[in-house]
Amino acid sequence: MSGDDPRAEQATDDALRALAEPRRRAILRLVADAELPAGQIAEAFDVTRTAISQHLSVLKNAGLLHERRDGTRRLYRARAEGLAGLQAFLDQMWATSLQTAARLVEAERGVTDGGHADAAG
Amino acid sequence: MSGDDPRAEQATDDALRALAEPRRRAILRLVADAELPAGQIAEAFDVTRTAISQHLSVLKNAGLLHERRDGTRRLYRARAEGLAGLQAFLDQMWATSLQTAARLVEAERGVTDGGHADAAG
DNA sequence: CAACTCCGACAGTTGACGCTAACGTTCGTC
DNA sequence: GACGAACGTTAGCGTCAACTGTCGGAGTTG
Repeated sequence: MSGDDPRAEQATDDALRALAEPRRRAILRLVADAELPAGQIAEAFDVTRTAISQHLSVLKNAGLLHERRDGTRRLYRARAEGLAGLQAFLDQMWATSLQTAARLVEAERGVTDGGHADAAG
Repeated sequence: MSGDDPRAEQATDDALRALAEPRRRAILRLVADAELPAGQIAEAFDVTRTAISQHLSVLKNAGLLHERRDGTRRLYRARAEGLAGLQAFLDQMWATSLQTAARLVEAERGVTDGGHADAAG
């Protein structure tokens, strides 16, 4: 896959930065179980509704939140699609890191045993 | 359920906050492919070695980096284990969000069609 | 021991982020 | 049309993190 896409990198950055805040993660967990209006979400925390509104904006801008209008209220729920890019990023990093670790361990063991390590640039 | 462990939450928070910075993600990608000394890592960016050193400290403190001494140099490589908690967190969120979305869609369709919703709540 | 290299630690500055308070907008009701 | 409710938006403030420059420690070399 084209892992050099700046679009995907930007999306991953947004999602990661949004998830880096504990409050936002809590909000996301809250709306992952059920659809809730902004007021009810705000009542679950000890901060003002404004702060929650901003957090909701960040999450929505990061593609992690889905908004639905219902009269004066706006219902929010988590958007699983927003986590796909992040999971792909983590998966790729995980695989590469494991491969590198195994390769380095083998190379070091080769050096320690006999010292015929190749491609030790 | 072991999902309420504050230890895991703290580890996830540290890893997430560390990965939220694009520079640190680039560093992690760099050392995911091969083991590199701090100087070589610093030369790959347009910032001072001090900044890179601090980034390395953050990554190491978050459990995402592995340090190995080699004379005056210190080789760094990515640590795949540090990403395990994060992947678990994302996986759980993903599953919950998908289930909730499907449930809500079914409920709404039931209301729209005829209104014989069987109280899936 | 002295000189050089590589690297981390400390203090200071600047930009970004989160929180609060006041206001504007949209929708529902009388 | 007027009033109230729910929510987002803007401006201001405080705080945290990233970046820079300088210094000190650890290790190799002569």
